[in-house]
Amino acid sequence: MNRFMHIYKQLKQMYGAQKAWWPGETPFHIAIGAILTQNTTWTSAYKALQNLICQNLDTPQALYNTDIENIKSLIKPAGFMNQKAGYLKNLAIFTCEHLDCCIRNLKKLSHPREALLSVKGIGKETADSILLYALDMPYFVVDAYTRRIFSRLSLVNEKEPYDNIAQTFMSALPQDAELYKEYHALIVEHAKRRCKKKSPLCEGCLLKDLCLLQTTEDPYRQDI
DNA sequence: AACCAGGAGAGAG
DNA sequence: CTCTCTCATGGT
Repeated sequence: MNRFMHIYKQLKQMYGAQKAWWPGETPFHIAIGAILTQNTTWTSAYKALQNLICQNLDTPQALYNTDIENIKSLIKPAGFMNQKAGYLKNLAIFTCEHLDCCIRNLKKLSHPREALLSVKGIGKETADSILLYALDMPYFVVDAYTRRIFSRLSLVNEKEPYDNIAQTFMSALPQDAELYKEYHALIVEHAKRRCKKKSPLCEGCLLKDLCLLQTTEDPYRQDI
């Protein structure tokens, strides 16, 4: 078993299954959430998402037709309302005009990731989040936590490009969307339970990270 | 009371 | 391609 798979099992043992971790009842909710949560906490993004749902602005058509100022006022709790309102509009326009108003149709495209990245406001992490959590496609999501934790373990370089890190994970793991979902959720859970100090050399935190490498099974096994 | 959070785009060099 | 700046709100 390689290190990436081993760490996954350690995380799961420590924190348990995270199942249905990404909020949203429809694939489009999940896509909206992916934009709203950019550089903010989930609690803030969730309030904004709920506001949209309450006003029935949770479908591509509805967002397409509503005034952008209306969107701004509803998503205010998520921050960056001026740009995120535009991003949501772009997502709605793209979905209506290229996907027949259904985000699921992304699956039928030959290059779904490139298509998403062509939408202004959707970068790599957001695109992968949508592909993975809304469409169940095996794209690994790399966020700031992933970068920090795995660079502390010397398994990736802190300043490595996004796609390199994602590819490292995907090469080491089976191409399984459910596995990728759990893994990302567990990384976030692990990160949330660290101390507030930003120092990357905090002893307690480093120790916690190193727990991920240790084996709780047969201590003499050689294949990890 | 400063500082940053699960980011992304634009502009500069 | 790699920096740096900006965008806004809520929590410590």
